[in-house]
Amino acid sequence: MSLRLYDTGTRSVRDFRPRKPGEVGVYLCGLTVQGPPHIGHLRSGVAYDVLIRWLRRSGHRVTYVRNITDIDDKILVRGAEQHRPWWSIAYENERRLAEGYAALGVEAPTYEPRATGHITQMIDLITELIDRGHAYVTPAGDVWFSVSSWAAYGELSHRRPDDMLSSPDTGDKRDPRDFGLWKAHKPGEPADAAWTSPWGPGRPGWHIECSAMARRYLGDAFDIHGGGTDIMFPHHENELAQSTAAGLGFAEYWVHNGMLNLSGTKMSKSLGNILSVEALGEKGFRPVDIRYYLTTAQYRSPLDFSEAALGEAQSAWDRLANFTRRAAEQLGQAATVGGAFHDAFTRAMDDDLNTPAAIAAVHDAAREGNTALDAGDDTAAADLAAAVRAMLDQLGLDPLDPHWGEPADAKLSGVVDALVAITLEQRAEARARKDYAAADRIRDELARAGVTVKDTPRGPVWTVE
RNA sequence: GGUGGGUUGGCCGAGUGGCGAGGCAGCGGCCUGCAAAGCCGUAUACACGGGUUCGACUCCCGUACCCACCUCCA
Repeated sequence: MSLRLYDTGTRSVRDFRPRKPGEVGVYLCGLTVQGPPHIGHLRSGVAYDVLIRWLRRSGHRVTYVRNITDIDDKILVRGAEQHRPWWSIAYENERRLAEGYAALGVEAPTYEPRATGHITQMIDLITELIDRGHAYVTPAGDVWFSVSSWAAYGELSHRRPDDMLSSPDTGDKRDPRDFGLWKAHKPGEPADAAWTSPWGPGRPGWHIECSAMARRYLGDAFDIHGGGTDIMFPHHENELAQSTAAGLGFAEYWVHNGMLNLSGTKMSKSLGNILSVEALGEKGFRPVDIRYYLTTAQYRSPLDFSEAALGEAQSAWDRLANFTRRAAEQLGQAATVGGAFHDAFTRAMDDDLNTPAAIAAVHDAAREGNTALDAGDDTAAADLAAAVRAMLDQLGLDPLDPHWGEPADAKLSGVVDALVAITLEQRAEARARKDYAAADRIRDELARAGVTVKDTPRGPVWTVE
């Protein structure tokens, strides 16, 4: 068994075979940093994080590139609106995006190139397209990709050129469907938003950025290209056309993640229906709750966000976390994360990253583990706890990972440990003489201080809220 | 209008031509001084109408509704 992936290029699930055995190149269209990220953007980050982790687990060396588009019309508009440099807006939002990824445990890519750092590579690629007759320069200094020059145009999105009306770019182009590769600097635009080129000062179009950056870091051909379904057309279609028209092999597999919807429609800034990690945090949802929630749906499915659904995810993850903590307490030591995956988990992950089924396998293991703990079967419980931790860790959801814990002050927690221990001794004495009123009073007072006490067959355990 | 995807029980969300994933919530039990946690059991389902089949939620046709893209967008 090995990974099978749904490939948009062929509209089918295919066995994943890297071009070079053991090595995988992945390019993901990151964000245009025109505004702060919302959890829809982060869904994409988590989905590909799960893919990358699984590829690595499966023994591949992965080069993972996720770009930042830090120059575009909207960023320039924001800069003008806020009377500040356009690039400061890009930087600010890039930083907030990084914080969002980090909060959800999304690992850093191998390379995270900014578009503005790769103008040279873009100019090179545009020059090749002009030389090959697939692009042309207008007197205004714009460069356009000639859609009619490339017969395969539309192969990815399955659109026939006749059905396409026009690209949004306006200007002196020969065919309304042609899209911009290079946009000449216009009066009124910031001077530092233009770069010199053979066609005069200007800036790149969105699509050429990704083609150039993918080539720079992954070579002329690579394995997987990812992004949201919303940018399959025109963005990915245009990337594919440019790169292949320039003679590059480009991507073998196209992976598209589904949208995160809110109130039935796509979460997007222009609709005002966006939610951030911070906003959800104010409502009591932890980052791990969000990551778990995003993982409970298969990455291609549209996912309808609701606080109720997120709350259910929170409860479900707590159940798994309870088991791993309980096992650690009862067995005297935390299970390692080196446990073996259960077959159902591996099969689910190999099946186009069926994370809901994979999580179901984890829940099954947790139930067995709880049963083993109840039965006092420490050997079985330890194995199951190790397996649960390992599988959750694979998904970036290990409950005992310090990443998800409260930042603890070691000195202070030592004091708390001692104080709670003394208090619980008093409660145990009260229980021993069947003075339950006193025992409950102690428990209530601890609860008010944020310490939850639970009695187990092996004595009380406590957690801090 | 074009191109894709979807419609599963109170909720979220997998999946398969014939044994009702998993979770959340509910109900009943076990355990516990109580509580919590845990375990066991349990009801409610595959949008609608046809067709194929011994048998369809699963395949085919049609209808309705929803979503995405066709404008910047993960």
